[in-house]
Amino acid sequence: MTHLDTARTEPTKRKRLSSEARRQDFINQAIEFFAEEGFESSTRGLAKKLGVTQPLLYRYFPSKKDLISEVYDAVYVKRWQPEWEPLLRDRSRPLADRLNTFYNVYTDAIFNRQWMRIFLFSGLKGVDINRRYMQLVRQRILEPILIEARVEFGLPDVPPKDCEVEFVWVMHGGIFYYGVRDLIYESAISTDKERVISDSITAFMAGLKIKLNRPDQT
Amino acid sequence: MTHLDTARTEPTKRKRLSSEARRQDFINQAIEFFAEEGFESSTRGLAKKLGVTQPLLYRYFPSKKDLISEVYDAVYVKRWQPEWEPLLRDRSRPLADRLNTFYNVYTDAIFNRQWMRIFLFSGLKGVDINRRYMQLVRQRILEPILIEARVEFGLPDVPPKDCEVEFVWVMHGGIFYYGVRDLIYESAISTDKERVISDSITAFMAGLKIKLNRPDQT
DNA sequence: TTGCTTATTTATCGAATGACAAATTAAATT
DNA sequence: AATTTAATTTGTCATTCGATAAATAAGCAA
Repeated sequence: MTHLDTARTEPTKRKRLSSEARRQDFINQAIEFFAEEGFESSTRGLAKKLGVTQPLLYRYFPSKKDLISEVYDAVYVKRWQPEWEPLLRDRSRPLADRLNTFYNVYTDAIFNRQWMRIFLFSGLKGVDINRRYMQLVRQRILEPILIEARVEFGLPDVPPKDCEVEFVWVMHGGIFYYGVRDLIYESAISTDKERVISDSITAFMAGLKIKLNRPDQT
Repeated sequence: MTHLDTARTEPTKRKRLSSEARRQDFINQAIEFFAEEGFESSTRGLAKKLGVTQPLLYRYFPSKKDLISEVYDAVYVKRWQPEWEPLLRDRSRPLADRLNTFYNVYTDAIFNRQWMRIFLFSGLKGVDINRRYMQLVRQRILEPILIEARVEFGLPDVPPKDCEVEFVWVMHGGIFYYGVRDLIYESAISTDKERVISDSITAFMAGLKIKLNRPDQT
C-alpha cells in the first residue's frame, strides 16, 4: 500500500515533467554545455549530455540559434538581482561599506565558470545582449556610485563626467578581471575574494576623492 | 627600352616572394582572419581571404592546428618588447611616472582589435600559451612594480606577498579591461587612453601606499 | 627554346554538421 | 482495456569541414 498504487494526485512515479519544466532543464544543461564547449559546438554533443537524441532538441527549440538566445536570456537577464541597486543607495552607511557589500554579493552571482565563459564567448560574437548588459552595469551600478560619492564628499550634484564613469569602470573591471583570472585562466594567486575586493575599494575611494576634488579639465 | 626588357637583376616584375616571406604573409592574414572569425572558422574562409585555394594552405602548414600555433606565437611572443622591463626599474624617475610611461607604451602594443581578440579566444580554449603569458606579465611587470614601490616608500626589501601581487593585478586588469571595452565590446566611454591610465595609476599608488604600510595579516 | 623545380589548382574523401519527416514508444485519458 | 495525445527515436538530407593525391601552371636555369 502507498507503494505502486499510484494514487491519482501523487507524483511519486517520477517521470514526465511538464513540458515547460523539461524545456527549462534543457536550457540549464545547455548553459553548462555551451559555457564549456563554446557556441560552435554541435547540437549532437549537447544531446549526448542530455541523454537524448539530437532531433529531440528541435521539438523544444526551433533552431540552434533560438536555443542559444534562451541561454543568453537565462544567464544575463534572469541572474540580475534588482535588490543590488538599493544597496548602493543606502546612505545610512559609509559608501566604502556599501561598495564592499555590493561587490561581495555581485561577485557571488557572476563569479562562476558558466556565467563568465558565456559572457566572454558572447562578447566575442558581438551579440547585442552583451552591449545591453554593459549599459545596465553603467546605469544601475557605476553612475549611482558616482552620485553617492559626490554626496559623501559634500560636492554639488552635477551629472557624472565621462572620465569619471571611466574611472569607476576601471575599478569594476579590475575586480571583474580578477574573476576571469580565477575562473577562466585559472591563474589567480589569492583565493581571498573579500580581501581583493576591499583592497580595490580602498584604492578606488582614495583615487576618487583626489579626482573629484581636482578642478580638472574636460 | 628599359621597358619590358627585364634586365636580369631588376625585380620589377613583382611576383614570387620567397617561400618564407609568403608563409609570413599567410600568418599575418591568418591573424586578422582568426581574430575576427574565431579559431573554429574554416580554412576555406581563410583561403578566400588570401585569394588562394584551400589546399594550398597545407603546402605551408601541416595542419590547421599548426597554423594556429604560428598565429599564437606571432601574437604573444613576437610582440613582447623586452625594452618595457628596464623602463620600470629606472630609479631616476618617480615610480608613478615610470608606470605612466610603461602603461602607455604597453597598451600601444596590445590595444588593438587583433591582439585582444586572439587573447580572449585563446584564453577560452585554455591553451597553455595563454597561461604562460599571464606568468610573464606577473614576473616581468607586476612583481617588479612591487619591488620598486617598496624602494620608493623606503620599506625593507621583502618578497611580495600574494595579496600584494593580486592588488597590482587588479590595477593592471582594470586598464586591460578598458581596452576590452573599447575594442571588443565597443562600449568604452572616453577615448582618452592616457587619462584613463593616469587616473588608474594615481588610485593605485594611493592604495598601494596604504596597503604596504599597514601591519597586516597573512 | 628545353627541361627541371616549385607553386597552385582541381577533384575528391570521409566525417561531422543543422535540420526535417516519418515511425515508434510511452504516458494520459476515456 | 481501448483510444488519444504527446514525447522520443530512426533514418536521412544537403552542406560544410579538414585533409590528401593527382593534375596543371608558372618561374627558373641551361
